[in-house]
Amino acid sequence: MSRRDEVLQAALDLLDEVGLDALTTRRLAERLGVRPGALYRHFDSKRALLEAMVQHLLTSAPETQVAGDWAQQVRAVAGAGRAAMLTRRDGARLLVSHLAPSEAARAGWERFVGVLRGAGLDEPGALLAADTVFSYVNGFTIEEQTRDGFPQTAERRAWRDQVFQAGLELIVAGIRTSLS
Amino acid sequence: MSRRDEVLQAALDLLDEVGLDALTTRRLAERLGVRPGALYRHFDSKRALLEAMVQHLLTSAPETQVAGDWAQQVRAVAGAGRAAMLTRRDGARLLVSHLAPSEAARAGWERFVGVLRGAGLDEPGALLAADTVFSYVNGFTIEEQTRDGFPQTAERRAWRDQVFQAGLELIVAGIRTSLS
DNA sequence: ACCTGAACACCGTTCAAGT
DNA sequence: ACCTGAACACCGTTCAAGT
Repeated sequence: MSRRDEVLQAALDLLDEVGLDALTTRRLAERLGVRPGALYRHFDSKRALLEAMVQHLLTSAPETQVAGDWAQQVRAVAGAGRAAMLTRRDGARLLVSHLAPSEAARAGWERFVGVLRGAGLDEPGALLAADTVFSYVNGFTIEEQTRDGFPQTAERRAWRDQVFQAGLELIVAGIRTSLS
Repeated sequence: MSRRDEVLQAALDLLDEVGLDALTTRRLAERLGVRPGALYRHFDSKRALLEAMVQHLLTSAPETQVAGDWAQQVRAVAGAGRAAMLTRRDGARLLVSHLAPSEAARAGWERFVGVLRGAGLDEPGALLAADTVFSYVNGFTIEEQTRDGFPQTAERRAWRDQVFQAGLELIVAGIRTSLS
């Protein structure tokens, strides 16, 4: 494990402990037993650190299932996105504000749009459906993490998962009607 | 106009100029020709200022139309929410992070849920539909304001309005299917 | 009522110098 | 390769004192 990865790991741990607003370079340095300036050998800026944290969040997520019909794949992609955000405190906010355009992100998006095209939607329709699901997942999870504490209780999490899935079914049903 | 309102107005102007992340009490003080400490006569904290800004955003929005069937009212409420956020730079982020629970907000929510109940949804169904629309509107607009500049061009805004409405129709269609 | 002056405990970042 | 020491230009907030 490179020193860079150790810094990254400490930053992720610190995020869970204090939240995004209190995640400062100076606190991170203190946790590493090092002066603040030393961090800049490993990351060009705090922004670069945050982008690496987002990358870690997305990369360490389990592979999305590619099985099932389009509706099942929509559920899988949406659920995986939500799960990734929920692995860390303020994960949703972190993601929307510091997601750097990347090849992996673009490829995942293309694949998702492709699934919807395969279901019978035309290109604009598939883009719209993907965009709507994306907005819903982000909006739902940001709201949730802003109001709830961290970590959520298991009961709270289970309940929110149910609400999330039910809301997603509304959108899936809407997409289905636009297929005919 | 009280001095408090003048400070609030200056803060709203500054938000449009520099964005939420660069909105500091010190910059605000400088714009008012005053020392930073002077602000604390009018607002207890920066957080209180931000909450007052949110309140202003919501209050100064035009009254939502209460005419039409439930689908038209959903469109009106969602459109008004989006419009309110778009009146200021980073309005969506400001709203989700600094919306203090208020009587007015609760009443608006109740009214919205009431409309959906009137359409024939049961209580859990109406709550779910309202929650889904809310998540979508917030998610869509946060994403938009994070990526686009400020102000948007008129063309960009018109295009995003179209996409927004089309995505909302997906959700409306989904709600409709759950009515039977 | 409103503001100044001055301070306090913080930020992110740079850079020469050390090991 | 990694870190220190020291600095720079910032933050939010408090409070006695002035008008």
